[in-house]
Formats: sequence, structure tokens, C-alpha cells
Amino acid sequence: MDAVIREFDFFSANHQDKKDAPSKVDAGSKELLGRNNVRQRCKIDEQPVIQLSTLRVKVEKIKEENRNLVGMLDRATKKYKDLERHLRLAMEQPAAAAHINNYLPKEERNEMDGLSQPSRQSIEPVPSTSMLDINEPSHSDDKTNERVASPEKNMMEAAISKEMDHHDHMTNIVGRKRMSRDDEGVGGVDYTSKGNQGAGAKNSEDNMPDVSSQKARVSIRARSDAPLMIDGCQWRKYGQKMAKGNPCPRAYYRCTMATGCPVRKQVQRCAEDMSILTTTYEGNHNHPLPPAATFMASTTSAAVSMLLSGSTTSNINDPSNSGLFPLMSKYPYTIATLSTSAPHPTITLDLTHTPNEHNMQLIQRPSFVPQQLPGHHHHHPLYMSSMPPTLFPEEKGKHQSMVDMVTAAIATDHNFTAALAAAASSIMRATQSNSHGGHHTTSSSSKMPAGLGPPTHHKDRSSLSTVISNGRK
DNA sequence: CGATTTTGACCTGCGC
DNA sequence: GCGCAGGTCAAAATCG
Repeated sequence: MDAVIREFDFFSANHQDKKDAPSKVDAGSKELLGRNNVRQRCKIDEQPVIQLSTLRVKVEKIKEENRNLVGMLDRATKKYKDLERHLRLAMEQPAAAAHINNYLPKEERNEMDGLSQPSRQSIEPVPSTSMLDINEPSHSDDKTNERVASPEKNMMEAAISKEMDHHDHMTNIVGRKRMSRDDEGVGGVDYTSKGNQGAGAKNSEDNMPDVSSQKARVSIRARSDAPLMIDGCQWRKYGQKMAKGNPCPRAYYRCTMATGCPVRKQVQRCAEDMSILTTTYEGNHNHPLPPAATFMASTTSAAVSMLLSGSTTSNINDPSNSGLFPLMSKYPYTIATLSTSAPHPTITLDLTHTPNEHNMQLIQRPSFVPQQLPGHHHHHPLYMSSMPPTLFPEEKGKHQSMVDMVTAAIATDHNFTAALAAAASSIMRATQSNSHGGHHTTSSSSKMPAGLGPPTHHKDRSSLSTVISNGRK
């Protein structure tokens, strides 16, 4: 595959454009056959300076990447065929339409329910010519109408695009830069983050806005004096940067538990409180994680999924949701903040608050409920709590001891913190592909240097706070 | 010797 | 278009 060749694009066109770019390896240059048979200059020394181990790593990465691509293609093809089959059934017997609905992942089902329900009620035979003709131009600006007109088409597109989105996301992280360089003008799928965002933007036009398809992040703030935080995964540091406004450097890690795993995380210490370590996870593991963290993963995944879905009705105190929130049953008070700013909606689980802070926030919930911040425009009406709607002083007293205990436990329980961190690293998989049958990932152990800094700086245009709490014992 | 970390260069998006 | 900041790459250095 040309991906192999692409790896030798050590000196891409962009490099060439840099007239004054001093190169460490500017002795000699050779032309190598680049991606898509485009000849690209590749500067190398007369004697290659690349270490053998580096090459091996590259080769493994490429192999893994290709395996992922092939797998993705297989899955997409299979889904397409399945859908096509179900579609034929549906056309033959309308009752089978329900089957199609069942076939779709939960998220898509929900989406479809809202959109196709009306159409199903007034099910009109859709002209067969338009059903699968994705090239048919839309004659209406009203996308909803368009969907209503051909729900099956949208279902199929949704399923396919979902698969593609998943791959986009995976590839996005691993090969974002490379792809954006090499795929420019080549055509085909745009794997760049911009492309992804673009897809997201398109999505919002053509479909309902789908935050889950965005490149979400999960950030965990926890007090940790330990130089390393064990979260179950193996991480390899690939970069470190000084972030603006923070004396502590931000470190960048990628998961090395499996070759080609696209999960990355950032670690930074808080400038205001050096004892607070912020770990931000991004991406989906492409490998199973130790079962130990599955428990946490299911809870955090559910929480994040709920947050991202914008659910205003979900209540983790609802017994029917108890299965989704085992963690919250155990650790009742966690402050979660959702930043909906593009390009990365970020959920921050803050485990650093003291019991009193918790209580104050809970008591003053009316002002704690998501509120518009100055200059912030994206108001996301999320509010989730398992606590009673109000918590009055007497109730506060009733809960006080438990809150203190639990919060203290959270603050001091490194296992919890670690497990939560591990779980978070897998969240995106759950939120983005919980319908793919994707297994939960749970990270386990990692080496992580302390002394890394403050909360990840996001150029938030909006944010909101959400209490994820649970009054149950 | 393989794996990991360090670190300067580079790329890209965004705001002005 | 330019500069800034965040993020990534990759060769070299270091570690075990």
C-alpha cells in the first residue's frame, strides 16, 4: 500500500516551501516515490540517519494502520450489504422497517425516531429512484423534509457515514497531519481534523447536530502529588510544550498498548494549584483494555454520552439508569463541566472539589445550573443530577457526613482517580461508537510525570457546569 | 539493543 | 497575510 511509501515522506512539499527552514538532514536529497505515485522530495543523508528501531516502529505503525483500514472497509461493506438487504425487505413488507430501525445503533435509532417517525406514520411509498440515489440533488432547503421524504436513504447514509466517521476519527488522530499534507488535492476522504470538522459542519446541515461525532475529549482534574499516574494503559510521550499562561509544561502521550492505537492524552499541572493534575484523553482505543477499568468506563461513558447527547431528562438517580452509572452509585459527587466549544467538546470531571464546595454548589443549584458566561454563545441546555431537585440545609446535614466521606474518598482514592482516568481514555469510543458494538476500553497503568501543568487551555466560547451526583448510598 | 524520552522544528488553525 | 499558540513529528539521547 502506498501508506508504506508515504512513511518515507520525511521531507514533504511543505518542507520544501519553507525556504529558510533549516533542516537537520539537509546534506543530500533524494526523490522518493511518494503517496499516490507522486514524486516527492525526500531529503536524506548520503548515509541514512534513521535508526533501525525507528524504521521498525514505522513499519509496524503502517501495518496496523492498513489493518485498520481494511477492517473499516470490511465493516462498512458488511453494513452496507446488511442495510441493503433489510431495505429490500422493508420495501417488500413495511413491517420489516422496524427491523431496520432495530439494526441501527441506538444513537441513530434515536435520531431516526425523531425524524422518521412522522414519515412512518404517513408512510408514503418513496419513489425507488430516490431511495438510494445519493447523488440526487436536494431540491429543498428543508433538510428535515428531505429526510422525511426518504428515511431509508438517510438510515443507510447514516450507518455508512457513521462507520466512516468512526474511521475518520481514528485516522484523524494518527495521521491527521500526514494525511492533510499528503491527501491535499488528491481527492478521496478528507481525514484531516478540519475535514472532520467540516464533516461535522456538514452534518449539522444535512442531519441533526451530532456532538458525538465530533472529536470529543475527556479531561480529568485530580489532586495527585505522585509523579506518575497509573491508569492502566501504556503511554509513550511524544511531545512537550509550554502552554501559554502556565509555567508547567504540557506533555503529550499516545497509547502504546497496541500498535496504531490512536488514543492520546495530555497531562498538565494546574498553574494555580500545582497539586492538581489535569489529564485529557482523546480518541478511541483500538484494543481491549484490562477489565478492571470496565466498571469505571461504563459509568463515565454513560455520563459523557448523556452529557454529549444534551439530555435534559436523564437522571442518574433514576433507578432505571442505575445500571449505567455504577460509578456514581459508588462515588456520588463529581463535578463535570462540559465545554461545547469547537473543535473539541470537552468534558471535565473535576475531582478536586472539597465537600463544602460540593454542598455549596448543590445548594445554590439555581445559579449553578448552566449559565451563560460572558462572551459565550453556545448555550447547551444540559443539566444532569441525581440529587433531589433542591438540597436544603436540613438535607444538607443529612447528607453531610456521607458527602464528606465520599468526597474525601474521591480525593484520596488514587485507585478511583486512576480508574476514572483509565475509563475516560476510552470514553470517546463509547460515545462515538457505542453502537458499533465497540467494547469499552479501560486504561490501566501508565507512567506519567508529575510536574505537568494546569487545566488544558481550551478556547472555550461556551461552557457549562453540570453536577453529576447521586444521593444514593 | 529495543523502548522511551527529549527537544527543536514544523504544521495548522485561528484571530487580528 | 501575518503572527501566535497548540499540537505533532522525528532524530538524537537516554534508559533499562
